[in-house]
Amino acid sequence: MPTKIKNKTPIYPIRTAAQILGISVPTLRMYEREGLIIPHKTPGNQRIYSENDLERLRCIRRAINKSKISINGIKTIYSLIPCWEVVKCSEEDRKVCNAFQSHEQPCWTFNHPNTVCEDRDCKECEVYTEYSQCGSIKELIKNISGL
Amino acid sequence: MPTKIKNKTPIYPIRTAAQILGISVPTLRMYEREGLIIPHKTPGNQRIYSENDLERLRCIRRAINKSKISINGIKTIYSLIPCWEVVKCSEEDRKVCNAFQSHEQPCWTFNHPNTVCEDRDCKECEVYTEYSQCGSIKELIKNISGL
DNA sequence: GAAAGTTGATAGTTAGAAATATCAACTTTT
DNA sequence: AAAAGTTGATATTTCTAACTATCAACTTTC
Repeated sequence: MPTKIKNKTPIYPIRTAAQILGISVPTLRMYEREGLIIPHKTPGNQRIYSENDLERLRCIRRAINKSKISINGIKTIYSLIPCWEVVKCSEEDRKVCNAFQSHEQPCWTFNHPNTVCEDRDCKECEVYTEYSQCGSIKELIKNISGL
Repeated sequence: MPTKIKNKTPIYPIRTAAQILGISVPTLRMYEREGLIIPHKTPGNQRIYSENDLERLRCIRRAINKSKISINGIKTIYSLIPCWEVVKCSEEDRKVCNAFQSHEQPCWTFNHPNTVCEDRDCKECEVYTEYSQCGSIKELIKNISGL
């Protein structure tokens, strides 16, 4: 799928991304610090954003500016994503998983020692890429209840 | 259960409730306008709060002041409660239910014409009384996924 | 039936979250 | 190797959501 690959490819350095979105560079860094987004990094630790990242950021900006949801509110909402169903982790995994317990931080802001997630890169995980996009969270909750 | 009945009994007029919580009367009215709480009313339309109402309001205040979640954030979080599983509404009900679609407002802020909820009083509904208390929402999502 | 309290509405205040500016040290580009 | 851009950190500004004050009309209390 060429389109998908294209959208996932990191191409924009931080200033370019900021200009496209109409915000400042420190704001983009703040969103990352808060765990709302995980940009790619160069070997020298510089951030690079993909089209998908921009789409995600537009969604975040709409939540903040239009829907008037605070950053901590967004984090709490992300923490409600039923990641355990998406990654199909075991009963034992759930017992020891900090993300499973949290209702303050998104799962991808945690380490996941001794779980199915421990060696996975969260920014490639479906929970992050698919289910934390605008409006998709309630749909996911509907789907898991319909199993 | 005498304790439960006691906790549900509306006893505090608005000024008393405000004093207990350390906030102003207009603030309490605002929370109601936003759909965060549904106090009982006298025949003359004056608000009366129960112990349960105060507990609920303490939870809301903690979310706002300690967790720094905005009111619109709380509303969005409430809208994610899987009410359809709690009230066990039908496929047909879900199709026509505004609450089922919304991800902005809690279900109890909607009318529910042509659904199992249409004649129910939302402030007596389990979705409102049980599952919108602090920290219980993620637990509910966990439970419905474990069915 | 008078005093005390409440109603919804509007206007005004304020605390602090969100965003920005600026910095010396580092990375990338040409 | 010089110029342009980025890093994390700290200090500062902006803006508005959250809260409060005040009102005439209504309800409750004693």
